[in-house]
Amino acid sequence: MFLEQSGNRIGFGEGFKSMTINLKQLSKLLKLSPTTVSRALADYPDVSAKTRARVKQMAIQQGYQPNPVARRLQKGKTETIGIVITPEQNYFSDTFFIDLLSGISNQITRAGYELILGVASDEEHEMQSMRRMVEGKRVDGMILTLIREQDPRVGYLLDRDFPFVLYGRTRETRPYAFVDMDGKQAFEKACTYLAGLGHRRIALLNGEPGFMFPVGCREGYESGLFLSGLELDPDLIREWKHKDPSQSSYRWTLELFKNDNPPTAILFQTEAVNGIFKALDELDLQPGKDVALIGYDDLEIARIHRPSLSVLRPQAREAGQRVVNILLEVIKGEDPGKFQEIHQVEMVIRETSLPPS
Amino acid sequence: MFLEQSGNRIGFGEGFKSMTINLKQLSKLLKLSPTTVSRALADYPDVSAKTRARVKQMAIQQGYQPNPVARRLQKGKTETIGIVITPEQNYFSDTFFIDLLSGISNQITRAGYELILGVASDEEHEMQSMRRMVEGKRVDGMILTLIREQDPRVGYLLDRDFPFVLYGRTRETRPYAFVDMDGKQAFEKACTYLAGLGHRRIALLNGEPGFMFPVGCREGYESGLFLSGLELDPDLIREWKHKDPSQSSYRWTLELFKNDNPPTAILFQTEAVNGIFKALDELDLQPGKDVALIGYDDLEIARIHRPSLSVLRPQAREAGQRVVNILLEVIKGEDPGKFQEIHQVEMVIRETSLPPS
DNA sequence: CACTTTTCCCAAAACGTTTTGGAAAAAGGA
DNA sequence: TCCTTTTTCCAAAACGTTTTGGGAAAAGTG
Repeated sequence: MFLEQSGNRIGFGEGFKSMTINLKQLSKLLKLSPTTVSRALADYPDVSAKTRARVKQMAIQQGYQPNPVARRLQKGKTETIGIVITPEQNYFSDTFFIDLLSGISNQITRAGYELILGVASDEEHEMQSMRRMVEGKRVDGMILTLIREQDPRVGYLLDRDFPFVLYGRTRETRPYAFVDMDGKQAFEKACTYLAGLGHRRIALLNGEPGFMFPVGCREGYESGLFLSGLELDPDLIREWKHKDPSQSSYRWTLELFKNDNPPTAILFQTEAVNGIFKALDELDLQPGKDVALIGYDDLEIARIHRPSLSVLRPQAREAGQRVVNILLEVIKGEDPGKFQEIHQVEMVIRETSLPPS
Repeated sequence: MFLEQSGNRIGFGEGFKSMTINLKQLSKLLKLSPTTVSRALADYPDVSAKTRARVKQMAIQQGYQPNPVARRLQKGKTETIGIVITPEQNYFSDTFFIDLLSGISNQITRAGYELILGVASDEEHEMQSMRRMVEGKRVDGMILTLIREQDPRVGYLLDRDFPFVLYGRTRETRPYAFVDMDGKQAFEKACTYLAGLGHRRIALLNGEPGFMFPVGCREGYESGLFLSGLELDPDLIREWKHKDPSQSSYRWTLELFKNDNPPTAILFQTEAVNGIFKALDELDLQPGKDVALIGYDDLEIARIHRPSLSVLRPQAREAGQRVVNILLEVIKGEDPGKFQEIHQVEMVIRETSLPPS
C-alpha cells in the first residue's frame, strides 16, 4: 500500500523505466526548494527535524537516488577508484587475487564509491591504462598491485601528488602508503620450522626477479637459515617465471635434484606447485615424505592435494579492505606516509612438512 | 620546445597537478567561444578547417581532455558498463575468465567507456550489486556471466528495458542479446571423437545443475552418443559442485569406477581436472592410457600436465569483445533480439584422447 | 546591386546536483 | 516593546561539458 502510492508508475511492465525521479521533481512534490531537500537528505542542521523526516520519507517512497554523475560534477570528485591488472604476469592464483579484489570491492561499495577496472597485457599498457584514469580525471585514487622493485607507476603518481596505495612495496625514498604482507617473516618462519624438524638442505624456489615480493621471501629465507645455523648455498636457490609458473618451476626442480647434495625441503610460492609436483613425480620422490614442502598462498590445490600442502596463508581479503580504507584517507588529504602496514602471515601445517627421512 | 611552451606548468615537481586545463581556459587561449572549441574537437561541419586544426593543435599542446563527468552529465550517459562477478561460485578457472575479462576491457576502453566491477559473495549480493548499478544510474548497460537456467537478473533487466548482454543463455521467452559458446556442439564433437576411437563407455562429469552451461554440455553428450549409436547410461553421468570442484569431482570419479562396467573415457569441464587426476591416481589408472579424457577449457594445467590434456577450447577473449560491441549497439537503441551469437568451440587433441586399451 | 544561401561562429540554456550567501520568521533578552 | 539571536528555508551560482537556436559575415545568384 505504501509503495503503490508511488505516483510515478503508470503502466506495469513499462512504467519501470520512468521510475527515476530527480531532485527538482521531488522538491516540487514536497513543496520545498531543491536546496532544502538536498540539505535535509544530507542531514544538515539547518533544516528542522520535522521537514527532514518528511523529506526522507518521501525520498524513500519515491525511490529517489541522487544522480551520481551530477553529484560528482558539483563535488569535483569522481567517487571512483581505479585498479589495473595484468593477467599475463600472472599472480592470478585463483583465490589469492580474488580474495584481495573481494576485500577491495567490499569496502569501496560500502563507501559509496565505484571500482573501475583496467586490464593490461603488459607493463606498457599497464602504465597507459593508469594514465588514462589519472589524466582523464576518471578516478580519485589508484590501487597498485604486483609491484616491481623499480616501479615507474609509483614515481609517476608521486610526481603529480595523486592519491594511491600499494599492495606491496617498492624501492622509493619518498613516503607513500602501502599495505604489504610480511613475506620476510613468513619465509623466515617456514625456514626455521623446517630446520627445527632437522632439515639441513632447504631450497628456495622463488618468484621472478624484478618484482618486489620475492625480495622479501629471499630475505626471510636467508635470515631463517642464519637463525638456524645453516649455511646459505646459492645452488639451492632458483627462480621461476610469471609467464609460465608450472613449466619453469618444473625445470628448476629437476635442476635442484641434480645436485650432489640435493635438498630435503623446498620453500616456494604455491603458484609453482604444479611444476614441483610433476618434477618430484618424475624423480620418484614423494612430496612430504621424501621432500618437505611449504608454499606461500593457500590455493585450492594446496587443500585438495594428497598429501595436503603446508602453506603460508596471507589474509588477502583483510588486506584488500585495509588498502581501500587507507586510500580513502589519503584522498581526504591525510599524509600517505602515515599509512605503511605490514601484515603478518600465518603458517598452516598440513602433511608436507615432516622431518627428513 | 613544443611541449615546454605549455603555459601552465609553473614549478617542476609540483606543477603537474595544475596541468589540467578545461574547456573555458582553452577557449580563452584560442580567443574562441567554448562552443566553437567543443564543436571543433567533435568534428562538427560548422567549424572551418583552419580553426578546427588550430583548436586541435592547441588541445594537444595543452593536454586538454574533456572532463568525463561533465560530459556524462550533459549527454545523459554514464559511458560506463557494469559487470558483477561471484568468486564463490567459481568458474574462475584462471585463463578462462581472465581472457573473457580481457576481451571485455579491451573493447570498452577502445570505445572510451569505463568498466565498473562488482564482486558479490552470493546470488543475493549479486542481484543487489547489479541493482545498485542500474537503479543508481551508474551504468548504461550490464554484462552478465555465469548464467542460471532461471536467472532473475534477466527478468529484472528486461522488465525495465535496461540494456544488457549475456555471456551465456537462459530460459526466457522474450528476446534478449547474448553471446554463447556452443557447448552442445563441443561436447557432441568430443563424444563422437571418442566413440570413433572405439570407446563405448563414455562418462560425463558435468557442471552443477541450475546453471545453463551444463545443460548444453549434456545435450551435446547425449547427441554425441546417439550419433555414435551408443546407449545413454545414467550411471555414467555425475555432477560436481562449484563450491569445491576438485573435491566433488574426486568423489564422483571414484564413484564412476565402482561401476561393474566402468567408463573408458570421461568428458568434463577442465576446472574439475585436479579431482579426476587424483582419483585416477588412487585407482592406479593412467590418464590417457587407461582412461581417455577431454576437458572443456584450455587451462594452464591442461598444457603442463603429462600426459597433456586434450581439450575443447572456447575463444573467451573474442567472445568478450563481441559482448561489448553488441552491448554498445543495444545501448544505442538497437533491438537486442538481433544479437544472438553462438560461437564454435575448437577441439585440441593432445595426449589424453587415445583409443581404449 | 539586392536578394538568397552558405559558411562560420557564438550566447544562452541545459544536464542534476551541492554550496554560497542571504532573508524571513520565530524565539529569546532587555 | 524593541532589538538581537537563532531557526528554518531558499534563490542563485557553480561544477564543465554539449546542444539549441540563432546571427553576422561571406559567397553565390539574378
